[in-house]
Amino acid sequence: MAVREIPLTNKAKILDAASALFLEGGVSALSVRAIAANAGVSTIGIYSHFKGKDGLLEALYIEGFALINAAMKVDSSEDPHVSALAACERYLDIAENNQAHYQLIFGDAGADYVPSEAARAASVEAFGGLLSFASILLPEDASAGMKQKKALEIWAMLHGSVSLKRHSVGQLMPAMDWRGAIMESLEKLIS
Amino acid sequence: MAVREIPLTNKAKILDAASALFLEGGVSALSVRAIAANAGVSTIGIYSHFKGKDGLLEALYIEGFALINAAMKVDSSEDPHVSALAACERYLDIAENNQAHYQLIFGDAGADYVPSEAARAASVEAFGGLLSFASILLPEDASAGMKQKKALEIWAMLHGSVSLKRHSVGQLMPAMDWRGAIMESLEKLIS
DNA sequence: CTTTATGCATAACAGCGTTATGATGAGTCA
DNA sequence: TGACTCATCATAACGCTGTTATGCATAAAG
Repeated sequence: MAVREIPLTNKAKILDAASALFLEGGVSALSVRAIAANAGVSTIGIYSHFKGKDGLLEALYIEGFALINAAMKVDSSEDPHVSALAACERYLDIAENNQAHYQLIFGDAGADYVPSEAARAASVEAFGGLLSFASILLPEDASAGMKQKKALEIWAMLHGSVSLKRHSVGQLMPAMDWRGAIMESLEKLIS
Repeated sequence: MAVREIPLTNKAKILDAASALFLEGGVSALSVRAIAANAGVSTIGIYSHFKGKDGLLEALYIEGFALINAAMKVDSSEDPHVSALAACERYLDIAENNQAHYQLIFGDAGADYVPSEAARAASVEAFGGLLSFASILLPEDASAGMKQKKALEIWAMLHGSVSLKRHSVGQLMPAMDWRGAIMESLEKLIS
């Protein structure tokens, strides 16, 4: 018995095509013509359904932050130290395995995208995750300022290492166990 | 007595125009047409003298790394702790006051420039500076691997904080003394 | 049935970096 | 001195980019 497939709307086709191109080639693979060609439609749909290319980048940006947010979730019933280090490993895994998203968020690789208010809400949410992450590392009566400082500290180290490796420093130390070195530094900050 | 001025070569005009535009508007202000118009020549000179726009970006990239390198210079006759923290302050100052250069180096703001071998030599030199910086913080018999780790650690924190502030996190904590928080974290790594 | 709104393909626009074309001037050599 | 070569130059054109304009078709509302 043949099941009738619901035909994809053009909007869905465009979003699927954009995601596929993005995952394969990053932001620079996302020209409106390439997306439209891959979706089998004309470019005008990108403007009617997404208000232009930025609308697509918006969805991907929010997706990227959702990944980061998920990585930073910690379980407060676990040992704080172990839980925090595991979260850091997850963050580094995500940066490595989702490079297109990561680079979109941090303005890399030709991404001139400027996030809207709605997209900025994604960073607010991720930071909330980082704050609760920081909470488990501090005494219960720690101030909000202390939590923010700890969150910033960890995030700076995480992001700094990801970015340096990608840009100019990674190839300067080919023999270095990059992940090991960064995890050591994080351990200092976490204990 | 009128002193005869030596007329600028077109090459010099182009380089001056590019630098002025760059300092004012960053990489995205550097279109070949804008540069040529500002220099009062046609665009072809950019190709004959600099092999294209990338040649100009090359010069600016190297310049940016020279700034970083200069910041990381430490005087081994001074107190290592004080000297190191001062170098970190200088790095943060440079990142703040030379944003166009900083963003070019770290692939931001639409900079699709991929550094050539010659330009990469600039990062090698800067890293040499970071290694000697790391040396003063470690025992004299520290291995090269240890020095590299320390250098990476400090640089990750420095660069991470600069990049996070610029991208998505800076506005999440408007009340935070960003510089103070990062210097505290660096002090932990330095002691 | 008429009007309005939405979505669509296509063409055109203005910008981008780069290449092609033909002209000019300087330097070298016979 | 004349011919040849090379580098530089202005201009035009190329192929790409994101976006807007145009006209048509369809669906929904009154």
